[in-house]
Amino acid sequence: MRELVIISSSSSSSTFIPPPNPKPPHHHKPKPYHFKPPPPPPPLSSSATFSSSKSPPLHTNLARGNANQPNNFAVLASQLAQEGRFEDFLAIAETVVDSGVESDKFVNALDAKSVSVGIERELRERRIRRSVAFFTGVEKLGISALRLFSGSAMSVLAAECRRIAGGDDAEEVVWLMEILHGLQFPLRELVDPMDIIKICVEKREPEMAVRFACLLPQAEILFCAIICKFGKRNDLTSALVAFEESKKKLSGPNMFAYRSIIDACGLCGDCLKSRHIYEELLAEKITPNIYVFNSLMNVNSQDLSYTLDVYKHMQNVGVMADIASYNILLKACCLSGRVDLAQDVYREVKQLESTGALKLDVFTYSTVTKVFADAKLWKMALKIKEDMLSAGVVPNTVTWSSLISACANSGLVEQATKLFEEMVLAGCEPNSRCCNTLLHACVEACQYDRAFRLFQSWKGSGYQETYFGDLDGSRVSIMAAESTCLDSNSLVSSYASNLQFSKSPKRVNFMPTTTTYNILMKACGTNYNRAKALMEEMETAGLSPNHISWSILIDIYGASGNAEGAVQILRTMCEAGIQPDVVAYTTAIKVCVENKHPKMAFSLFAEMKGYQIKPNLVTYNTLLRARSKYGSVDEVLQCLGIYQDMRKAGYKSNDHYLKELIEEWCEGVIQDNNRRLGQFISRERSDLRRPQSLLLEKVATHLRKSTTESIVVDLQGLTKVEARIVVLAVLRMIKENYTSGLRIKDDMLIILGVERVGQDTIRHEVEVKDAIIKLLQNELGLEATLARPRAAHGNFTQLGTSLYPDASTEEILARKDIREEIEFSTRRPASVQRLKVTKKSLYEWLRRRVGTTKR
DNA sequence: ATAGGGTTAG
Repeated sequence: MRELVIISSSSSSSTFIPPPNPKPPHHHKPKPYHFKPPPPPPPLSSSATFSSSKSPPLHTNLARGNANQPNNFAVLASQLAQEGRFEDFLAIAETVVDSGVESDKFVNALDAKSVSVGIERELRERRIRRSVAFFTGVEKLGISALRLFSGSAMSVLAAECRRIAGGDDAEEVVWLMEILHGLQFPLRELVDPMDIIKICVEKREPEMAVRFACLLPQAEILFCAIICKFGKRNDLTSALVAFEESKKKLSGPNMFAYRSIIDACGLCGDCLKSRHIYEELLAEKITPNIYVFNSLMNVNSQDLSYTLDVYKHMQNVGVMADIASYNILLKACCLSGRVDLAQDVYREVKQLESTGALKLDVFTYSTVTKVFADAKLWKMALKIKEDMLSAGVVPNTVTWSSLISACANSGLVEQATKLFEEMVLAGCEPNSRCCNTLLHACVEACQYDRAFRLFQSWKGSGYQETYFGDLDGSRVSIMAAESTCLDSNSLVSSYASNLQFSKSPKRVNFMPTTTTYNILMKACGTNYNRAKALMEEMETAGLSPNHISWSILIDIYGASGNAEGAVQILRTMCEAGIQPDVVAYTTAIKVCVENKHPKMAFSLFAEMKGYQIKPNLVTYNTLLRARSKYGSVDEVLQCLGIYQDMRKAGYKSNDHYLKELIEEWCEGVIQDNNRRLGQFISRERSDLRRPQSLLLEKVATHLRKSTTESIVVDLQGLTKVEARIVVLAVLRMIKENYTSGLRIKDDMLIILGVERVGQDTIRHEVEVKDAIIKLLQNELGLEATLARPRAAHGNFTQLGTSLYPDASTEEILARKDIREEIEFSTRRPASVQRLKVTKKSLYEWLRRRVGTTKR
């Protein structure tokens, strides 16, 4: 026994080596303990330790006749463990077990209490690795480690697990959990599984999270929780990894997991990914369940047609839509502003309700109310309220908010106030959002003072809530009197004071949020100092201004005519650590445009593109308004550039501002004449809905070409007004070039169209021809001659020479635009209508114009 | 572990 002590003390420190640190630097992968628990330290299980020692091996002691006393060995081993000498404990245990003589007796005689004391000390002194090595060593000998744990040791282990779980090393935690699981420790008693998962999510370790989940019986549910948590953390990449990992662990498709990952796609704003996952299911011939369908529709509700397609497919495969499906369809209608469709869905769902197939719920009514609120159909919204009440569905705060919002959007403060009162009387407590909606109603109706008074009264009541009981009577009556003065006919303003009178004070849920302050900032009108003060107040209230706050402030500066100040706020915003977004830039651009700083507007636009901030339709339209007065050709070209950029970005514009700009710019060539283009436009209504991109492209092409080349203006396919614009644009170009010293090379040719006998288009083409001749001759005094129509048969050079009598065949064929023109014409046996304006005539016109402007 | 509400830019 003494010898043993000596042996162990000499070998303990050198042979009992904890497993290597499983904590590699985070960037270093693969990690040594990624998949396997560390191997138990080899010296422990090796008898070499003992054979190399000075004392006789333990088994000789056993052989000497002590073997018939396994209890003694058990007592001894237990004592050693209690002292923390695990190596010696294991040495004895190993020898006994190896000898095979009555090892069961030995094991049974081990004293869990004593062993636990030793383990507890190890754990308390944070020697978790040493303890783990002990557990594994014990287990290797066929002794259940769990058996050696007393209740108190278990609770110390649990505390230690919780401590590690409270740390920040996901890998270490999962490693430990896997070992304990392998040793059949009850993990759920040691830790809260969600705590471990939270760490893995925090550390963005999806594989770790899944590995851990696999240790627990409810793994499938935990997989979903993991996917959802990553989704909520806006980490779709990790959510997808967790999803794929969990698929590997499962035998069949898990609809919960599919729904979770689809929801995660929605949370992370990647609805295309959700579609891929859905397609993956379809490809594997798996029919999704109603939850998967609903989630998919919900995530894609921004895209009404896709949502409807999914809905149809769902019906085709025989999955019954539930009320949630219809609510999502309504949401999709709401987002796309399709009131008509929403009404259809509403009717259908009511029909289904009458047959008992389903029941409309508070979501249905709230969503339909929102549809009407957004469309400013407040009466319809109120009608939904009646429907709801008669169906016995109780409106909740959200429903009331939508109703108030319906009135707010229509600028009906009184109506909104009434609804608010009704809500309070119905026992529905307004929350901050609901209060914000009412404040918004005041702002929409420009009742700014009212908004501020409401805010003050609510804020007051909110702060009083903790010490209602201490208020003395006089104070209460003063406050009540103040409230009634504010709005004598309104319950709203006295809402707070009513609460103060009641014996048990109700909780006032109004806590101003950033949105509250944003709305109030809007209520500052053009008073930017007040808005700025509100923003400071917001910060002292512990709230932080967001993008919207800054955008509103920029807008207020602009509204007060202070464009420089507005741009300065944009800079301050950056300094405050908020990167301006599209809206902030667009607001600043708007301010510049409205305050006649087009150059600044364009430079802000360039700046935002430099920061990779994608302009949206509003940005483009705002910017295109910048040049409302015709300027230089460069400015028009700049606008055309914006326009083309816009189309490249996939926006279909109505081209309104640009067309206006070009018209104005073009009309500049005849500004002395008392003609008004407006008259022309109003006369031509039929083509108003036609996309004008053809016109704009043509103008752009001509403006980029030099007028020193031969000028051929193709008016085919254009309306009367468009043809006029193109011709004027070319003339304006010629004029600007002439002013800067460039000469005209050739006569100008205008292709009117290809005459096709017996077609309806003729009348229109004649109209264009007449309008252009009138423009050239009457308005501009140019000499325009109608070239005799020529047959355009398959002979290239024939048409070419007809367009360019002086040019050689090679010259004609070298020009792509002419080649295309010829090819186009050759397809039809028709004659080309052309107008010619001679070089001479153009020069006369130019001198006349220049002379006029000089006067 | 699903579905609904308020604020910003034309």
